[in-house]
Amino acid sequence: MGTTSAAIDQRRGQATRPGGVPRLRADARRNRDQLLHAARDVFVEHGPSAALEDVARRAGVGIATLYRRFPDRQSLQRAVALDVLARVAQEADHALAEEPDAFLALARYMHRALDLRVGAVMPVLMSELSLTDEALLRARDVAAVPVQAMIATAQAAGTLRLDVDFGDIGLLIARLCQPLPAPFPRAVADALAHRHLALLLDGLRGDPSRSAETLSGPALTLGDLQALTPSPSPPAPSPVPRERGSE
Amino acid sequence: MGTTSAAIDQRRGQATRPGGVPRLRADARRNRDQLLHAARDVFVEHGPSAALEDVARRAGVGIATLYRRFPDRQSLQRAVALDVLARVAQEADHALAEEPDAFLALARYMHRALDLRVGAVMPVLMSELSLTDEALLRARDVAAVPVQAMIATAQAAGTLRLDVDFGDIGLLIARLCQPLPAPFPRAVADALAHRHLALLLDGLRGDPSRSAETLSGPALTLGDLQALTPSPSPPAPSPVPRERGSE
DNA sequence: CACATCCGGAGGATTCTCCTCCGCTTGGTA
DNA sequence: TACCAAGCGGAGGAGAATCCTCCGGATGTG
Repeated sequence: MGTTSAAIDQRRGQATRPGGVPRLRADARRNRDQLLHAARDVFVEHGPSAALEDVARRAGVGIATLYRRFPDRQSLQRAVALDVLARVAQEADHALAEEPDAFLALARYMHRALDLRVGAVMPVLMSELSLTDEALLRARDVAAVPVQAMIATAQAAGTLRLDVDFGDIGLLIARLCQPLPAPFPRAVADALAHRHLALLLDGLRGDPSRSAETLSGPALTLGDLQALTPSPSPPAPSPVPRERGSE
Repeated sequence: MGTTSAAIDQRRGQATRPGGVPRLRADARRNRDQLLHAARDVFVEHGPSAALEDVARRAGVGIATLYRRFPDRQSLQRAVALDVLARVAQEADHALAEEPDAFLALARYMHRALDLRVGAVMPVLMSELSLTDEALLRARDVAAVPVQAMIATAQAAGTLRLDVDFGDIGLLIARLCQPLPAPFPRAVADALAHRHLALLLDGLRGDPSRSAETLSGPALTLGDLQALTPSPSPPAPSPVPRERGSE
C-alpha cells in the first residue's frame, strides 16, 4: 500500500475548528483514519454504492462508529475524495520539487498515484458528489497544477510526446487503479499495475522515432475533463452535509 | 460497436439439436441476441451481479423473455462468455491469417478485442462461473492459441519486447475494456480506449532502444493466469444449468 | 479518579431484486 | 388465408440486502 497510515489532517495545529468543535479524541481520530482508508478500498472494489457495513467491517469498527462520524454516504465519499486528493497533490509537489528530469518526475508521480489509488476518487467524485462543492473543486485544481507543470516541462524538453495532455495522464492513472477483473491477491494486483505503468511510460516517451502509433483524436486536456462535469447549477442546489467534527 | 449484429450461432446449419430441441423461432432468436448483447454491456458496467431486469430493459424485451431463455443468472453469464470468446477467437484467427507482420496482427487483434469488450467476459468468467465447465475452458483455449502464436512470432522477429507474455496482453486488454469512472458517452469512451491502446502499443514494441523502463516481476504467462482458477474439483460439482433451447 | 466522549451490535423499516404466472400476440406452415 | 404452437410482456408476492437508530458499556483525558 505504500503510505502506511496517518491521513493528512487538515486540522493539524488547531485545538478547535473555527466552528468551535473540539478536536477528536485520539481513538476517534484513529478510527476515522481507518474508516477513510477502508472506504477508499471498498469504493474502489464495489463501486460508490457499496454497503457501508462492509466499510465498517473492513475498518474494524462498528457500523455505528461510521454513522457517528459520517452522517450519510455522501459525507463519507466527500471525505475520502478530499483525503486522497490532498495526498496526491502532495506527491505531485514532491515529485516536481525533487526530481530534476520532468519526465522522471511525471513517472514517479504516476507510480505514487497508483499506490494512493486516486482512481478510486474519480468515480466517487464524478458520479455521486456535488460538483458544486468548492472545497472539492479546489482540491482537484491544487492537485492538477504541479502535474500540468511536469507535462509542459517534459514536452518542452522533448521527453514526453506532444500528442498527450493532462486528461490522458489522469485517465491512464484511473485505468491502472481499477481493480483487475480477477481474484488476484492485492499485492499481485499492485505489482501488475506498476508493471503495466512501466510499459505505458515507454509509450509516452517523446523520442519521435519511438512514436510509431499515431493517436486518434486530439489530446485530452484538463479542460476537456472539467467540461464533463454537468453545468454547475446555482451554488448549492442541495446543502451538502458536512462530516461531523470538521465544519 | 464494430460488428453489427447476429451472434455467432453454434446451431447454424442444424434444424434441431441432438437433444431434439427445435430451432428457435426468428423473433426468439433475435431477442436472444439482443439479450446477449445487452447482458454483456450491463455486466461490464454494473458487475456480474447486475440486476437482470436492467438487462431485459436494455435489450428491449420483457423480463419473462430473459428468464424463458436463460433460467438463471449463471446460464446467461455462461452464454455471454461463450459468445464473446467465440467472437474474439475469430478475430484472432483473422488477424493472424491476414496480417503478415506479427506485431501488427497483435495490434489489430487488440483493437478488435476492445470493440468486443472481452474485458467483460473475464470478470464473469473468473468470478462467477464454474471453472470446471468444459465448453468454457475449451473456448478460452481456442481463443488463446492464435494470440500466443502472434506473440511468439513477433518476439522472434524482434518487434515485440521480450519481457511480456500472454497474461500481460490479456490483462491490458481487460484494463482498457473497463468502463471509465466518468460519465463519458459511450462513443467517447471507446475512442479513448483505442487512443490509450495506441500509446501502450508504442510501449510494447521490441526495439531495445525503446525499452527504457525495466518491467518489475516476470512476464505473465497464460499458465499464470490459469493458475488463478481454483483447483478444478471433480468434473461437475454442481450440474451447470444450460440455457434453454441448446442442450 | 471522575466524567465526557466514544464504541459496538442488535433489530425494525425500507428498498431492491428475483422469478413465476397467465392472458394476449406473432411467426410459420398447410 | 387460417390455424396453432411458440413466444411475449408485465404485474406482484416472496425473500434478501441495506439502512440507520438506540442504548448500555468501555475508554481516553484532565
